[in-house]
Amino acid sequence: MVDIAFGPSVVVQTAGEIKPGSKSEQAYTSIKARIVQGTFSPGYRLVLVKIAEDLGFSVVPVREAIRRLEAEGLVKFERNVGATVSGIDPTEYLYTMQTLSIVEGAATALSAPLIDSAAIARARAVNEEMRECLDHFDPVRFTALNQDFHSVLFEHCPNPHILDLVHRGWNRLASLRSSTFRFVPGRARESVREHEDLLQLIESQASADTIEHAARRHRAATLDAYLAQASAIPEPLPTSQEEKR
Amino acid sequence: MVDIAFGPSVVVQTAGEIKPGSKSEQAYTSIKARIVQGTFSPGYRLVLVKIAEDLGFSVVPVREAIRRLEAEGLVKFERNVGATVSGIDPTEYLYTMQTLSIVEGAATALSAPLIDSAAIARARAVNEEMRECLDHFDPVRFTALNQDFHSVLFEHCPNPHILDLVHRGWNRLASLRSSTFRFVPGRARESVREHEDLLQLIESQASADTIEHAARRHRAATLDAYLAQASAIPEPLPTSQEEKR
DNA sequence: GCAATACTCATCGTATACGATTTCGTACTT
DNA sequence: AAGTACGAAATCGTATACGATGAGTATTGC
Repeated sequence: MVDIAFGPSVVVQTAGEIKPGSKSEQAYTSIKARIVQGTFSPGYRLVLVKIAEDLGFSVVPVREAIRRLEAEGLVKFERNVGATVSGIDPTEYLYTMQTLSIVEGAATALSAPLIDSAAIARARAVNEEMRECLDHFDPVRFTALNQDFHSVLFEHCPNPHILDLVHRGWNRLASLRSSTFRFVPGRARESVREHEDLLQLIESQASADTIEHAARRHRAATLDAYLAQASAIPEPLPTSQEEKR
Repeated sequence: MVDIAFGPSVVVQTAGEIKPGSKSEQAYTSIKARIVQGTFSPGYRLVLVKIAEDLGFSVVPVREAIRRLEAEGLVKFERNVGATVSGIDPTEYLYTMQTLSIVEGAATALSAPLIDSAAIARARAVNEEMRECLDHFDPVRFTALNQDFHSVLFEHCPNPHILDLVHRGWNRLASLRSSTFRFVPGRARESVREHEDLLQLIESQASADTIEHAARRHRAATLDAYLAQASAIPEPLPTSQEEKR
């Protein structure tokens, strides 16, 4: 596993304690972790008092935490009704993936000129790990490695806002994936190949447009694979840059 | 002025009362409005107690509101220190504009196939109003009309997440503009022309790529104009899709 | 038996109070 | 005179308590 400097709102993987911080902070990371890991799956009812006594806190910090999660789109908070983990709707998955494809594409294109050969080597190492992972397939591990791969590329992304949007997308996606939406068989292998293609584009200093398009397609292809297998969605909205060809 | 269904987090323009809602809600909209309008300019220190007694509320709803604003990037909230309106840094303006150019581009491309002739007519009417506005130039009014114009285009945007990102960008931008960053002379006139170009692209059912690129350039050009006049920024980062031509 | 109304309970919303932390000013020392 | 240490004020952080609101349930009338 490559050592990566994660952004502020990246997926929480170590549930252990790092530092106390404020209780509001703790509540935030704790609840977020459970949502992302799937302990609180979409539709789960988050009752303030229950969570509060579960964590040993009062309700006020928990409220704050939930408000923050609401702003990130992970939960829905209705007045006098309560909070529920959002994203039962299949269209949520679609929108999240579509948005993610756009911001990841932009982030990759912005980062590409700043990626040095050492970083490319590290990214390639992660991708090889993913390739090895294909045989004994573990979705959780694969997803983690996938995020590692892209995190390496985004290491020197000049625009922190874009990066933040990527991280939010990843969190939402993790929340959705852990419950309803499953990996499409065979897609993982394609993904590894596309990663290699992407690295070569970056190495060859391809135009920003080319890289952006490739990165965007990389994510969009996963969505397409899902749409192709799951006909549960009534009328699939056009994934961007799709209908023209 | 065209009647537009604004999204949930769009710039607040009428400071009047709409409905009581929760006090947390009121505090949120109230503080947000002041930030966007420039009453609280970047760097302004938001003291919980002062705001609370100013609004006649307690501190708890105010805390919540500030947390939400923090999640939107409008304020920075440090533990045991307090909240300040974010965005004094010129790079903030750059990043915000860059991000906005990306999400607006995507939103326009996604919306384009769904825009009917009636909507185009309305957008054109707004643009004509902007043209008339050029003589007796009023930045506030011009910005409002500009948002109206794009809002018409985004009316049937299929992806609410993208739309949300656009609105957040607008809010951040308003916060920044009202203080440090001024309009670049002559840019407004170009903007009106680009709007017309954009409408013609949509009418002629140009490819999604073409429309996305045009919409992105539309925003990026404003950033370029700013960078060209203000040499305050040490080394301007490349705006996406820039360096290749 | 069904529907409409009233009631109760779970849960959220906010105020107040107090403890914790930081910051700033002041005095003392070198 | 400059730096440091101490202390007080300002501000944030959280707990507790109570009021408000909506949902679910029982009850009563038809």
